[in-house]
Amino acid sequence: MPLPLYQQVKDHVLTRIRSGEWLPGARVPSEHELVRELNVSRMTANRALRELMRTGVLSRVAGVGTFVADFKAAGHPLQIRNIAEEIRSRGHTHHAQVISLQPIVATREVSERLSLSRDEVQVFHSLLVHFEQGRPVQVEDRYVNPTVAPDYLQVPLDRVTPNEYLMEVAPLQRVEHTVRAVIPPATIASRLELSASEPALLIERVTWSRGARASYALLYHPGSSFELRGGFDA
Amino acid sequence: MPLPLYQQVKDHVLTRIRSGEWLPGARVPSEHELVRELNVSRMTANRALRELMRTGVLSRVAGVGTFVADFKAAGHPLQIRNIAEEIRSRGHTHHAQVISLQPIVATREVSERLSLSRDEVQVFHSLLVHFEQGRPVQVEDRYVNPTVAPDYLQVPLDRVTPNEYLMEVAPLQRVEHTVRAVIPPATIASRLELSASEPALLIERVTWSRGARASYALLYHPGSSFELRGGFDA
DNA sequence: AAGTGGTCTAGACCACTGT
DNA sequence: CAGTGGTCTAGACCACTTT
Repeated sequence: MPLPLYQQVKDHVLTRIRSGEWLPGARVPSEHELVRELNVSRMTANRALRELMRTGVLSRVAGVGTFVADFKAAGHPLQIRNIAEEIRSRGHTHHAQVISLQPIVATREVSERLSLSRDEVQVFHSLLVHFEQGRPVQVEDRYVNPTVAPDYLQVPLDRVTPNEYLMEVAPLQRVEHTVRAVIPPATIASRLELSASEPALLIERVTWSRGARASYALLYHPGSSFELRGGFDA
Repeated sequence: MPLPLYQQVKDHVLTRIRSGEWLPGARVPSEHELVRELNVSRMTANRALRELMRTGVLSRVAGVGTFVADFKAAGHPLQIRNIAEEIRSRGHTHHAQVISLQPIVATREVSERLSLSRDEVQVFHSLLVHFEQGRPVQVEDRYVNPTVAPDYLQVPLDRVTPNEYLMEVAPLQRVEHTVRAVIPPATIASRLELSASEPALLIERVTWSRGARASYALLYHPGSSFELRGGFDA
């Protein structure tokens, strides 16, 4: 089952933009041209270009044409990066403690987040604590789709973070996160050296790779000492 | 020149969600039903519903139907500058309550955030509560640089949000955010209808305009029902 | 079997910009 | 004028879930 046609058209355009073949400001083929070049209907070409405009990749002017947008609003407003890299970029030491790494039977919650059918109930689970300058800054509770990373249980997670490993074996295609303020469960709180009723910042993250959901992670940070930063320049 | 048909269909749906006629979880007319009821083609109905799904207003399941999305599927306050617009785009009602609007003498903290020299100690302060479907979703504690917006105290903030006004008089140049989990001060907690020790998500935001710092805002959201969402597609 | 959303086509009319 | 994007239609086929 191939990708939808409009998605193939989007990929066709994105590939040429990413390769540098079409630079910002360059003209993109018109809908009629795409119809001829790719053998799709105009509605399909229109949907592809319209969606790329909506996400800021292209800019269109009726009566004129379609153009590669300038990259200014590039950065994701909510920058959530690899924690190890982020800590090191601040000039601090990072180390990780592996609490557990094993196959488990997925709970319904996990199964839903990873969109697993009822038979593929086995997933890989890892629980890590990340330290910055010796202080705990993140508890990482992660569920990995075995189909995407079959060798996950053999990875030395104290040396290579789950994120780094997954990025290597499975090209990152899509990320979704939600951020909330919560009072963490006691088991998590103690790992973060938080007293009861101290809040934590919880980042829930789902990643996609090769069209499938690759992993689901719950990232807990002490509310008092952890900040998420973002912003942009116009 | 009437609105495009697909936009009219979107409005038709949004109106019924806003009025409470269609509650979260309720079934929305199928594409075929909209075709019959509104005399549009199925592609037009499809586009309307698809776009409402992308913005999180509806959720669709192939083979089953289209439904009003759950209430708390919150938006992207880090990406969008205007909470009122954000709430309305989800098909919900917004209103704001102005608690206070007056000049104050800047504390050292505020003065630092706005990079004011020692003589410019006077700043404008506003305190608002934003409501979504009648429930408080944000307490906005804002400090405005009088040099940038000298008429701020005359603005009807219940009709025009501070953000909307500032965007109008002072072109937005730069934004910086930090996000933390906190236990809010009691005065804030009560405005959000939170009990003691319930966590809140605190967004601190500084904006720049014409090279100067324009405003400093503390945005508190209930941790239990508010989510920050982000992500990207590769 | 009937209904749903997901996609796709081959046309069409329009307002607009550039030459 | 020919070209562009913006919209719209009336069909169509498919995979899927519900009855």
